[in-house]
Amino acid sequence: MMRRMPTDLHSTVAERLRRVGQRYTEQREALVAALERARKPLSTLEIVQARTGPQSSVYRNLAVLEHVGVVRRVVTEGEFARFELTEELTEHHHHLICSNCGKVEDVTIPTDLESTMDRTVDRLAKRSGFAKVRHRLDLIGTCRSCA
Amino acid sequence: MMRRMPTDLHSTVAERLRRVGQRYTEQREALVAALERARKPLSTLEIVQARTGPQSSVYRNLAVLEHVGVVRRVVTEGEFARFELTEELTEHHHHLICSNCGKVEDVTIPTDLESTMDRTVDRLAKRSGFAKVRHRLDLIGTCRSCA
DNA sequence: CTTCCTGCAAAAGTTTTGCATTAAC
DNA sequence: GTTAATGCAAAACTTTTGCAGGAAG
Repeated sequence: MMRRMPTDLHSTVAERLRRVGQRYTEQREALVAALERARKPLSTLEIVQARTGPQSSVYRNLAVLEHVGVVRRVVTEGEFARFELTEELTEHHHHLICSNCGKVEDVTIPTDLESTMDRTVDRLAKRSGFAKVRHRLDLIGTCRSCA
Repeated sequence: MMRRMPTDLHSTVAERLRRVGQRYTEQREALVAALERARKPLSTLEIVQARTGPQSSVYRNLAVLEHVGVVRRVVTEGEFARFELTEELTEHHHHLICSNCGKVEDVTIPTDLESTMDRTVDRLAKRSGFAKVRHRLDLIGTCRSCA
């Protein structure tokens, strides 16, 4: 269980891109930086508004970064796609989602619950013939301002 | 913890619609029946192809049924929205999702893990000022045919 | 006879693509 | 120089809406 220092992030991303013959340009760096700053999943609109380039480039760069395992697509409730840095580059975490306004917060849960989940997930996975199964736990409710 | 008999389903839906002055038409019944038969979340395309009416009516009916708590929007990975019957009308369950081909299966997990999760979720929810928090646990991996 | 539902077609909103240009290696 | 990234505009795709006609209560 390794935690990565923030300084490592950009060189890790650069390395991953280089490995598949792609470049870590300013736009892509801005995109990764925006996701890092946010500490929560961002919508494509929010990413574009973070001055990460024109819409079409943002979509293309998200696709590339998703492909090399740097960002992952997170879907909440309806509306448009959201993206975050993958857990290898941050930490394993979960989402607390307001079903009314769509607000998303990152949360972590106690390690003992995590291990119980992991064990159970492994067992279920074997039974169903699925491989490399990870879990995704989201908490969905009503936030204070929507209550 | 109540399990509802299949026979109840349509009258329950009818009742809920009636309560808000809406009708349980043939199209809506076909839609609910399609979701019941599927035993997994269906995409809007799949629902339309299940002869539940023209696209526009399907979307409208899904909105109505979502509004009265009969169906819920489930989002998996990218692509288009998927819908399923709400857990009040079926049973609490989780999804086993193939990250490669997008296939989704319903699964249930041991009750002791469920209760551990519920307790933890309640605690986290209180701490964050969220109310009425439920959990959503998905298992994401590679299915046998994509391995 | 009033309210709701349907169906078509058109509009709106999100994401992808073509292509010429620019930048990185 | 060769390959990849950018930026614009146009296209594609999912979802929503307007409106006239039909069905349900």
